[in-house]
Amino acid sequence: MQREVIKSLVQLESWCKDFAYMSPLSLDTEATDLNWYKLQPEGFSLCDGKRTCYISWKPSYSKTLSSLINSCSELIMHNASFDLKVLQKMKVDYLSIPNIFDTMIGAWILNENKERGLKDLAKRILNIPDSDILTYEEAIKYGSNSETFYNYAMNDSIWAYQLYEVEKPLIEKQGMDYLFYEIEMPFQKVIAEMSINGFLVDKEKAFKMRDFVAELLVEKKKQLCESANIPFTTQTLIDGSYEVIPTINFNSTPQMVNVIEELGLKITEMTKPSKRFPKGQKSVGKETIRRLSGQHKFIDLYDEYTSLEKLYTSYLLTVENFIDEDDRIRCDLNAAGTVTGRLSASNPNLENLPNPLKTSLPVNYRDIFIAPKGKTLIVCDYSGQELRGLAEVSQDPALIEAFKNDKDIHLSVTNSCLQLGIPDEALYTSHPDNKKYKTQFKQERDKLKNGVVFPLIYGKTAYGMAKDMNISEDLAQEWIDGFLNLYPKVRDSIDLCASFLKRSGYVKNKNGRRRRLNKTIPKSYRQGFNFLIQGLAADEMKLACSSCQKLKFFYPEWELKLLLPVHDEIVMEINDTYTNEAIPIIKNRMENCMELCVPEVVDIKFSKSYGDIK
DNA sequence: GGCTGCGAGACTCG
DNA sequence: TCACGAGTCTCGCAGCC
Repeated sequence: MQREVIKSLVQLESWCKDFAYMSPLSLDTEATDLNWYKLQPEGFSLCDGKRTCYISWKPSYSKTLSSLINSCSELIMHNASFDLKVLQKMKVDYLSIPNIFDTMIGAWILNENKERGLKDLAKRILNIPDSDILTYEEAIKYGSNSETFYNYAMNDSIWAYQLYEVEKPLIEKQGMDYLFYEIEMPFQKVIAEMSINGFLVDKEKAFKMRDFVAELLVEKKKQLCESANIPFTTQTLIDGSYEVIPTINFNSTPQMVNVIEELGLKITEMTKPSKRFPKGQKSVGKETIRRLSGQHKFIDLYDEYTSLEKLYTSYLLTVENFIDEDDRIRCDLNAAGTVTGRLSASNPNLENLPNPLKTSLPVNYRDIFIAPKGKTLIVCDYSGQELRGLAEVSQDPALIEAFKNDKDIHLSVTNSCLQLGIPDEALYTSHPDNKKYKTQFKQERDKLKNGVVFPLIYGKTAYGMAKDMNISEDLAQEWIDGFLNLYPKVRDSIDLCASFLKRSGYVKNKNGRRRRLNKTIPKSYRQGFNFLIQGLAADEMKLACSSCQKLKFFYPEWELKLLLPVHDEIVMEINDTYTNEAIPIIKNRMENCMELCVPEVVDIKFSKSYGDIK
């Protein structure tokens, strides 16, 4: 491979001139930081299969780089969502790059269970010896203008090119062209956009909330000590507030087991067996607390304490570290971090912000996420996405009919399992009596929805259901049968999935996404079936995001920004003036981005603050 | 004795 | 054996200097 280090525009132009028009080109960027707001481009390397070069970045190169990128047939990158945001800083219009090929995503969909870092793949797939593989940290030690660093950077683009040559035919052979080129590649631009945009935060509100909860926690600790006669000392802090220091640690499970048992309460719940505790150990988690609830004041206080402590330490205390100077939080969106095709988020994880509908916290943490002046937040949520996925996977006629005619499935299941005697026609939302029954049996409906329908999708057994719902195993089995008798094809599809897995060692969804599983482990069969639904939902979400991102071209006046995907929900920001115009258009795009045997329904809500959306 | 790494257990979300 | 997929925090033990 011919290597060159380019130090002038003339040199770069000459390299580009020798590039064969409409050939594949690999690119790897070097930058100072992972966070878009802080990163500064340092340089990039290119490889066309025969030659490679490294270019220290200068702003005057952006035009030449843009036209080179637009003249290649495919732009190969490893972790494209990162390179795209560096390109954006280099003033290259990353949204209009036509054909991208991400070798990290390629490796991921070809085997979701194996490592997919460039260095891992160089070793495993390209058989590059360990001694030739440097990390960024090792290479940068020699300085960004050293031969070692240049070679490090050029190696990366060479390896990406070589991985492309390996992966491209495999993707085709395994029937993953649609998944890769139509779902995954467009979505990498969405990830890039979201990590550029970030989510605006009301800093003052965040700090006020933090201090308020800190005070509540001090009080809670004091009450906990008093209710169980635990000695404590108090300490006055510089700002006049005070801290309660108990003689025991409320965050320690073994210590809490002691405290609870000394109160005369019995703990029967055990944790799962582990290396250190082959028989498991006594647990003070949700189950224990739920069972002991009401038996001692301490238990109820402790329940409130654990959730408040989580809110404080995981969210309120750390949020400050993640806010950039423009008051936006840019979390890491991991394009290949799951085995099912979903996205994952970290630093911070904005996908698991406490939901006011699910928790009974004294504050709504989501209130701190807001729209800037003149903009509105739009939150678009797939309604019943997983259940619709079940209809698609099972092709059950009754389930399909129910969705097509707006029949309340959860009420139907409740009606069947509990034999409520609601006439069939009243199960349709269009029927005048539907609302009446829904209100009358709300509790039962919720119970069956969360206790039977969703758990079944995850492969729950009668044993587990009985334990969780505090019912007999026979009754649990009766409810499971009640569901499966209503939708008999669901059972068939679970069996079909199992026999496919047994035969092939993997399962695959209709878009060609696969999950490879160990067919000798019983758990694999639950994971396999759940993957069909979760993986399909992930694909739909990706298609929806990409489709919405295209609206930016058609309606630039909307100033549409994609902020965050949360599994079945997309959060966007839009110019106030166009909110009402945009909603039906976005809804239509999301509902029709993937062909299914049942209609999708997307609920769209909007507000100035994320916390208002419930 | 202090530091670091890691498994376990708790919580958060869809 | 018994509910899928994620991330983060804290505790407490093991191993190292």
